Amino acid sequence: MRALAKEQKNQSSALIAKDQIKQLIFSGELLADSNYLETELADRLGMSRTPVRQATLMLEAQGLLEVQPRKGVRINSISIKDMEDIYEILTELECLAARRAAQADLKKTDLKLLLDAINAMETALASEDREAWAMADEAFHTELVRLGGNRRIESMVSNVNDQVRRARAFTLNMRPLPTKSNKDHKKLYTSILKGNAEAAHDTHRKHRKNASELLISLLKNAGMKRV
Amino acid sequence: MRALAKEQKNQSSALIAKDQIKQLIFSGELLADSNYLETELADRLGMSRTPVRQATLMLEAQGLLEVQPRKGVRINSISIKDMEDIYEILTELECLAARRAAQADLKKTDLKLLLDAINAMETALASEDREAWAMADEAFHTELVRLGGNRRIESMVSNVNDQVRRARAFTLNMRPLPTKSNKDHKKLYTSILKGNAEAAHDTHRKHRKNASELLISLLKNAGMKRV
DNA sequence: GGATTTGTTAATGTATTCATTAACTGATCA
DNA sequence: TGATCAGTTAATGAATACATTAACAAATCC
Repeated sequence: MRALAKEQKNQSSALIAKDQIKQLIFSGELLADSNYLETELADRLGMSRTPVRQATLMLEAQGLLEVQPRKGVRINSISIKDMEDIYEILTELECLAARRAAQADLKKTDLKLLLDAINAMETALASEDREAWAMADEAFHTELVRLGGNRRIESMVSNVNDQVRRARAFTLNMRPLPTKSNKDHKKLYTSILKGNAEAAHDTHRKHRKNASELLISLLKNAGMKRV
Repeated sequence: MRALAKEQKNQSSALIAKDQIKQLIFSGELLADSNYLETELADRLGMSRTPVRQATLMLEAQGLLEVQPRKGVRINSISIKDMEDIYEILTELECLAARRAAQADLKKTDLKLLLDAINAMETALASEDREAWAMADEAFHTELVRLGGNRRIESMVSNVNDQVRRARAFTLNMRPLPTKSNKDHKKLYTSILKGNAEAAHDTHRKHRKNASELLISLLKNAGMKRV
C-alpha cells in the first residue's frame, strides 16, 4: 500500500489515470462494450480532462479501449476468437522466453523467484485458495518471461495479458483446481536449470496450450460470447 | 499523395503529429539519442503543444522515444542487443503468421498481393533498385502477416518493425543484393498455397534468421554500436 | 578556492477556455 | 404520416493560461 502510494509520488496524473482506468476496467467497474465520457472519467478520478485524455489515448494504443468521438471511450470486450488469437501470441512469446531462459546458464539463485512462485501455488492448492493460486501463477509467468532476458517480450506479454485479465478472472472460480499444472511448472523449472532449451520450450508450449483450451472451453460452456 | 492528405482529413492533430514525428524519426531529421522540446516539435509541426504531447506519450508507449521531463523527448537508439531481441520476436511472430496462413486454406486469389510483392522484388533485383526492393520486401512481409489472420500480430509486428526501420534503411546500401532471398519467398508462397503449415513455418524461420544475422553482422562490421 | 545555498529561468504538466461538429429535437412541408 | 431540414445541445479536440519544479547560475560562507 505505502509502496504503491510512494510509487505514484513522482508520476504524472496522466500515468496515474492510465493505471487507475486500467484497474477500473479489470475490476469491472467500467463495463466492456460500454461508453464513458471523458468528463465522467475525469470527475471520477478527481482530475481534469487533459491527463485523462492522455491516458485514454495511451490505452487505446494498447488496445484496451477505443476513443469514439462524441460517444465516449468504449471499453473493448474480448470475443472467443480474440482469446484464441491472444493466447496464440502469448504462448509463442512465453515459449521463446522459456527457451532463452534455458540457454542463459542460470543458477539456482537466479531461479529463486520462480521456485517461490511454484511453492506458493502448491500452498495455495493445498488450501484451495484460488485467488492466491492465481497471483502465484501470474508471478510465475512474469518471472519466467523476465528470465528470458528480452525486455520487449516482457512488455508485450504484459500488454497482451492485460487484454485477457477480465476473462481469466471471470473463469477463475469455474475452473477445477489446477492440481496438475504445477507438475508442468516444476518440469519447466528443471529444464531451465539444466539448460535444456528445447525441452523448456516444448513443455511450456503444451502447458499453455492446455491452459488456453481449458479457458476457452469454459467460456464456451458458460455461453460467453464476449467478456 | 492525395490519398495521404485525404487520409489525414478526419484525423485529429494528435494522430497527425504521431505520424509526422514517426516520419521525422525514420528519415533521421530527428536524431537518435538527441532531445527535442515539446515546444520545438509543436512549432515544427505547426500546432500547439497539446496534440504533440499526446503524440509523444503514444510513441513512448510504443517504445520509439522517451519523455524526459525538462529535457525534452529523447529519440531512442537501438543497440545490437536490441536488434537481436527485436528480430527474435519478429521471427517468432511472423513464423506464427506463416503457419496460420498455411492452415487457412487460402486460394491463389487470396495470395495475389503476396505474389505481386514477389514479382516486384524480382523486377527490382533485375534493375538493381534497392529502394524498390525494400518496399516490395516490406509489402511481402506485411501481407504475409495479414494473411495470418491475427490482427494483434499485425499491429505488434508493425510496432516492432518501426523500431528497426532506421537500422534497416541504414544497411540497405551496404547489403549485397539479396538475390537468393526471393527463392525463400517463393518457397513460402508455395507452402502456404499447398497448406503445408510446418514447412511454411520452418522456411520462414530460416529466412528470417539469415536476414537478421546478415543485418547484424553488417552493423557490427560497420562499427555501429547504436543506430 | 571550493562548497553550499538561494534565486532565477525555463520546460513540463495540468487546468481552463474556446471552437468545432456530430447528434438530437422539433418543426415544417410534401 | 413520414421525411427532411434547421436550430440547439453537448462532447470532443486544440489552444492558451497557469502552476510546478528541476536545472542552472550567482553569490555567500567556510
